[in-house]
Amino acid sequence: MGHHCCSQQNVKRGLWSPEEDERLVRYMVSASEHGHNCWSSVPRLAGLQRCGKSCRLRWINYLRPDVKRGAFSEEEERTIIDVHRILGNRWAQIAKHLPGRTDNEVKNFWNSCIKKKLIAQGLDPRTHNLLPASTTLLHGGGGANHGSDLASFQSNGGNCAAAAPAATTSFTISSSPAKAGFEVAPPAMAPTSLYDAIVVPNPVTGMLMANDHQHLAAASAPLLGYPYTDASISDGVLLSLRDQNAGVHASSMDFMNASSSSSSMDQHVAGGMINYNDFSTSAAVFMDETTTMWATAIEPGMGVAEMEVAQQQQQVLGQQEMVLARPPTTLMNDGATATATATTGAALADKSVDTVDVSSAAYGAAGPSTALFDLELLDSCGMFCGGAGNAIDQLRWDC
DNA sequence: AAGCAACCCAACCGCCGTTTC
DNA sequence: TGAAACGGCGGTTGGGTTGCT
Repeated sequence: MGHHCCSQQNVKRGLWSPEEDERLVRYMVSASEHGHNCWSSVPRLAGLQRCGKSCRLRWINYLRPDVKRGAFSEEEERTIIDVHRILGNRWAQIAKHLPGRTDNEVKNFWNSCIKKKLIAQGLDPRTHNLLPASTTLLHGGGGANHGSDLASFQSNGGNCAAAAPAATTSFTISSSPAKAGFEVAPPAMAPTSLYDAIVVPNPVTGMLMANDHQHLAAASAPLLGYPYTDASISDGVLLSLRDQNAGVHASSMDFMNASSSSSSMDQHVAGGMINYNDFSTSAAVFMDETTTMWATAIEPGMGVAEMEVAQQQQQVLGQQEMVLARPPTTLMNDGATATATATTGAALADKSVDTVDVSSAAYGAAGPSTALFDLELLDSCGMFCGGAGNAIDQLRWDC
């Protein structure tokens, strides 16, 4: 069914003249005082030879006083990429996370700029996965760099910075625009995995947690995204690491809200694999989903004593090994640095260790505002967060 | 300076879901 | 209850601009 107004013969099309803009603005300003009820009546009331739909579009995309013009900032670009990874081409939803930007503007920016950057970096702009050619390139041969350039590019807001080859097995996620960088270096003995990271909004609160949870999300989201069926009823943010080589989840961790008092053993089904996570107050737990073995337990702000507790927990759970590459520093508070270490099943197999270092120290006050996720976004995540569905429904019910 | 191609982005088109009658 | 009207959205188009030869 078409629009009634669009079938009119005497409507003008094409670019708007300054006079038309003025008429529409004048009408909309007066209508905002008295209230305007339907767009189809706007052309007649405003004295325009346009269809109502065209007026609406012109107002929303251009004439609205709160429309933000000008080039997109790196922060905005990062947000677009992050949210697009989760939502896909839902431009209106993405635009809601960019105050003053319209869906049309975001869409155009994506098509004209971001898309090309991703393709240039060997990423499929639709899925954010590595393109086949890039996968071959990155994984071909034992000395593949595991996409470090690619990840650096992503986490650096599109400014590709060469990732320095390192002899260690650590990779770093930095959410600081100034410090942005992401390094992946293969283990010395054998290549293990290229990890994908997914940050899932808290299923209970419907948004990424304030402060460093958001920073963490912003920092880790550029690592890319896959539909991931895992969710925790906790106050934290779930970060999943996915082994791209094996095509399975390698490990997952949940950064807990430090003030949370919840403690539970949750069972999750992730991509057909059962994933048990111990979401205790004091520990964020890595779970090797390939071997269904505990890998390590790190917690925001965990001290030596807490680490010992975590180790005991692991022992209780019959786990094999816990490797701490360095003492974790404080986490989840403003200006904090998060450090976590994971020993994956693959790493265990070849006696190598992967270290995850999440830093948000220099993120600054500008970060959080754009990283808030609303219920609709959460709902979108719920499409692949099986466990989150009930929580979303409950939230809606509560609202 | 002219011609051409690539790019950008405002606007249009068509579809879908919701509301109204 | 069903059709019409409407708002909203994502995909696409085409005119203007810019850069290159």
